[in-house]
Amino acid sequence: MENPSKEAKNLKLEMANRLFFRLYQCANMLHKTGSRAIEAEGLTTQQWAVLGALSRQEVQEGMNIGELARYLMLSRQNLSGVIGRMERDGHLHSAPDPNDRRSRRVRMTESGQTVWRTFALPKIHDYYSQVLQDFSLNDTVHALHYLLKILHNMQGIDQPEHDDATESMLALEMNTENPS
Amino acid sequence: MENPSKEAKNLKLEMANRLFFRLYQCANMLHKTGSRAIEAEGLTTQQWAVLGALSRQEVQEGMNIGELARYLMLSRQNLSGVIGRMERDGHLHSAPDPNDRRSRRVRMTESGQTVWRTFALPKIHDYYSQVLQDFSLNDTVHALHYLLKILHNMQGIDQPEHDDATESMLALEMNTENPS
DNA sequence: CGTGAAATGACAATATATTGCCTTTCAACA
DNA sequence: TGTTGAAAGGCAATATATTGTCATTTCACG
Repeated sequence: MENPSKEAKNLKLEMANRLFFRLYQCANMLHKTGSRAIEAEGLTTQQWAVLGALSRQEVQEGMNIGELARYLMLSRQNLSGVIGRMERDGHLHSAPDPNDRRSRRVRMTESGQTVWRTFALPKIHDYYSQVLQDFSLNDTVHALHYLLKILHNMQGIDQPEHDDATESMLALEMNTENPS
Repeated sequence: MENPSKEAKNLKLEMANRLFFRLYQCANMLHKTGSRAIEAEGLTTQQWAVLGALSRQEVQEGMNIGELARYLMLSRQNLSGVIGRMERDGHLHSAPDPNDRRSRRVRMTESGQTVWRTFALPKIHDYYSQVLQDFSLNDTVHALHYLLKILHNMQGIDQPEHDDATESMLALEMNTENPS
């Protein structure tokens, strides 16, 4: 206690503890309130993330499960179940990849695109507005920057080898959006 | 597009979209890397959160499931399962509340306290250091502030009536730690 | 003093999430 | 060319997480 550097270390630890506790609560609330925002469409936060990933212009030919798992930072085994339920509900369609017989390319159906664009997106934008109601554009950029830093360091723990495409994408975005 | 206010709104929406995507990824990585950090003790991120809640000085007489669920922002039904598994593993003990026969007070066992203090906490502190390796104290305080704001607004969506103890606790901490 | 609303936790059904193990396929090399 | 290691994804087991429903208990109020 009489050592100032030890006291500083304890303060840092105390703030780290608060930060992680709030991040944990945020994770719980994101899934709870996010799923509620689109429950009328029969979607969940996870399915929202999958539709958001597949609706991008860059992946019009679809994605396979491994790509999607890396993009969303989930396990392939998990995504497999989510995609199965979304195929069952008619939002997705998957077909064998002609170039690689191990792989299946997953893409949105017409119905899935309609649900996403017409019904889900407006509600998601309302949800954004509510949660970020008192955020200035600057606040949003700063908050995003901190999340990117946390994510970058968590990825370092997850996969000690860091020469991967996602990693460099993250580093790029971190530089682009550095608020300082 | 030619309307400048519409363009500003699109920019805000684009940044909100990135923020929520990264928050979603952070939630996934928190559970993945956090659980891995303490898997040697047979714990998960959720059990870590429960032990952290019960190890506080303020709740030495224990907590009931409803209190714990509100504190961690999870459903009672969910906590019920987690606590059952932790009782099975000998970390927790629950006994009927003599003051309220509906309720059970949950507290840590001796073994649970040993596992928490001796084995889990050092690894959790290492985990904090790794994830926040390039965060200054100021960075940590700012990031915490943004999470608290997001959490506050998500709580407003979750429970439109806001005269609750958790709510005011959150508001207090938000004022205390306002970085501006 | 009774009555009804609210709190508390149990049970069930469903959707995420993880690791571990397995088969199939591909790619690269001796 | 054949083997071998890595990548893709399925199956199983387990742990979270939600809502919905139910029985019991408490408490506030007439």
